[in-house]
Amino acid sequence: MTVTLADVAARARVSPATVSRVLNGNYPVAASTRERVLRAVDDLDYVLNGPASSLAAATSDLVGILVNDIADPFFGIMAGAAQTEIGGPGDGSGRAGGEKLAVVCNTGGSPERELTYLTLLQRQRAAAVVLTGGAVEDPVHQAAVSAKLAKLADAGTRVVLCGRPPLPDGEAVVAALAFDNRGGGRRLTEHLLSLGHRRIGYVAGPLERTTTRHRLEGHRDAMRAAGLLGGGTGAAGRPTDGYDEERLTVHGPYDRRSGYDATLELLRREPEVTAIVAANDTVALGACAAVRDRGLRIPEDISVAGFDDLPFSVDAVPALTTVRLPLFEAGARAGRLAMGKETPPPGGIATIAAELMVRGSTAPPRA
Amino acid sequence: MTVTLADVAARARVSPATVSRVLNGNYPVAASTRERVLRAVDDLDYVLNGPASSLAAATSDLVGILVNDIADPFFGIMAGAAQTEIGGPGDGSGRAGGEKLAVVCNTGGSPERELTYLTLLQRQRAAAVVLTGGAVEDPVHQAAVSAKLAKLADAGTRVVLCGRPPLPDGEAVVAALAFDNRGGGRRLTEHLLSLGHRRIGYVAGPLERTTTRHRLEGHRDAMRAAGLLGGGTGAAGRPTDGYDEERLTVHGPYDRRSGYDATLELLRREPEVTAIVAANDTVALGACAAVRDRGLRIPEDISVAGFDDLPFSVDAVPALTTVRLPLFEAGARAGRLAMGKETPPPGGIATIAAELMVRGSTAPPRA
DNA sequence: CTGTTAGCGCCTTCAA
DNA sequence: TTGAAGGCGCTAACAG
Repeated sequence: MTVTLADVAARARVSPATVSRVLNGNYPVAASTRERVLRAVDDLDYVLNGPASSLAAATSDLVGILVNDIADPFFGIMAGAAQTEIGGPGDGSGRAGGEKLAVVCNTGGSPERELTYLTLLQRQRAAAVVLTGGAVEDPVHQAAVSAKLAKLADAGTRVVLCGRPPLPDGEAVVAALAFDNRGGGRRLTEHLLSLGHRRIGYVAGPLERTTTRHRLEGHRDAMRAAGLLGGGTGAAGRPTDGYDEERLTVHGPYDRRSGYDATLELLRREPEVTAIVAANDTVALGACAAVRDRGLRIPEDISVAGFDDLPFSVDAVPALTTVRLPLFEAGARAGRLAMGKETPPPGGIATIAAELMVRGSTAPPRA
Repeated sequence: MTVTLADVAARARVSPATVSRVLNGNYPVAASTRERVLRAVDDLDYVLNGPASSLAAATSDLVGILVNDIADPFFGIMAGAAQTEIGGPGDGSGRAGGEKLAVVCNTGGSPERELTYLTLLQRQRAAAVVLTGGAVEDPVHQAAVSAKLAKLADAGTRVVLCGRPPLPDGEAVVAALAFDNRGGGRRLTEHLLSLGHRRIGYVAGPLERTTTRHRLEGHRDAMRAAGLLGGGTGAAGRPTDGYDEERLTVHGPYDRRSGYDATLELLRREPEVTAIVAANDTVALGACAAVRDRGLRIPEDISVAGFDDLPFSVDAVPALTTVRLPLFEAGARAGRLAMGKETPPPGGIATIAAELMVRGSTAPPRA
């Protein structure tokens, strides 16, 4: 019923080995023979048996791209860019030669699902894995992920991190491309401070996420440098949490709803707030809605800022002040690194700059 | 080096077949034996060899979800929902039992890549394939896709269409869930007409896409019913294109840039336009920006409407009048159908209703 | 309930 | 440049 390599070989009057060789293009084959084989392939409408081939070769053409939320363009842009580099242009024949199957896996931000996907990819003997976006900081989970990645690397899978901080023991990883979330967060808040804001509310992402923590730390660095935070140092050498620090920060998921609710909460806690910094642009959109629903104007009454500079941010009204992350470029680079098409940065680690984008949603506070 | 089933069997003092049975859970195994095997698996940190297993079983646990644009939440929402239904909740152990590997493939709207992905999935002996979003109407490509899907179905792959019209010969497909784009488009324009609009510009999607065509047809149906279009019939029985019809329609990709540019063009062609209907919400956002940049107010000077009701649409200023598509529900249902967890609709075809959402971006035209 | 026995379809030395 | 042969690791009948 189903056509096999042997059928093609028979029709082309060559041995199965020869057919395999022309299909994989790894060995020299006479042009005339190759021609004949290719014709037989087309005639028979032959499609390689992936599992059989992967079993024999001990490697597959599957490349996994893990994302935290596939409905969020933040991840979609990176994943799409990576896929473009990995999948190659395709030859338009639909014949699918030696191409990789670049594939995105949605963890939904769940550590369990992340591990499950890694195991599934390991099981498939994936050629490469790209992990995008912030990591969960639970030590148990981090250890599990590290161990899993080590095993993957051990089995020949190339592992690349994109928009995620390097592993403690980075040996397992081809490269880690980390966004400068901290620097971006700091510059954003510095911008607000320079406009004259002093009471700034912060709508943070979920707890225990590297992205959340780094952006928040950048914000607090700036606040502290301006003398607006209790700058004391606690027992473990970590800054003590000042009163305002806690009171002016609300955590929640990276979605608009969270931005809306958290902003209402901030406004309740501290009506004198003159600016709201959101964990990302989507959250900022929700924050804007909340501000407006409270009868306040942006930026006259309250400034609002986001992070990421997603495509829609420039269309917000007023256009959103935010921090641009080169998502597409980073994703593409991660894809190339995963394919070995690009040499890894020194030490396997690169920090990707974040650029402040000042637009209409921020302005000096009212006098 | 790498642990195999035989190693586990040896350690558990059973035959390889028994190990296979407990891992797949398809055959009865004594509880004590199972226990022993599972312990051996954990001790050895064994991971099933997917390719070998797929080869022997002639089927894999891979499920492909094809999307036109992974950076567009329209697809992300559907794909995420489908993945949730397919991947199952996971057991939290990261051990990855009999779970499916739900995976999304980004065609970028390219017919070639769509075919390539289908071939790759066929090569992997995918358990199921879900095709989301509008199809390209080129007959050659459609025939190629149909043929490919027939072959997939033939090999036991379950094929489901989600947000895509049924195939001409629907035999290959488990189920087709089609959005009522035409009805939604019609009702949206009827809403505008009822407000008193007469000169309505239309920013359409790319040519040759079913989604584009159906939405546009709905719009024109409404216009024609209102006597606003040359309702003549041409040689081939197709409606002749009236002057306004052509002049008030501009095609472009489904992105904000296209909405921006097309709206400027429409405003140039016909300054008397009082409403703009966009192909989708993203395009509508660009349209809003263009309208404002021209110094016009929404909705006082010009009404703007979108399609899809993506999450950000309610946060636009003013909130976007649009047509809601139950993307999450549709994606989840497609996922269930792909897994055989839900019985297909009668005839394998279901039309999913589109709901008009009237919000602040539309109002009566100026007197 | 469990072991034995054949392959699944392909890649890859090794020879020719 | 090509053919022959063995085995990749697992599953699926059959027996028992």
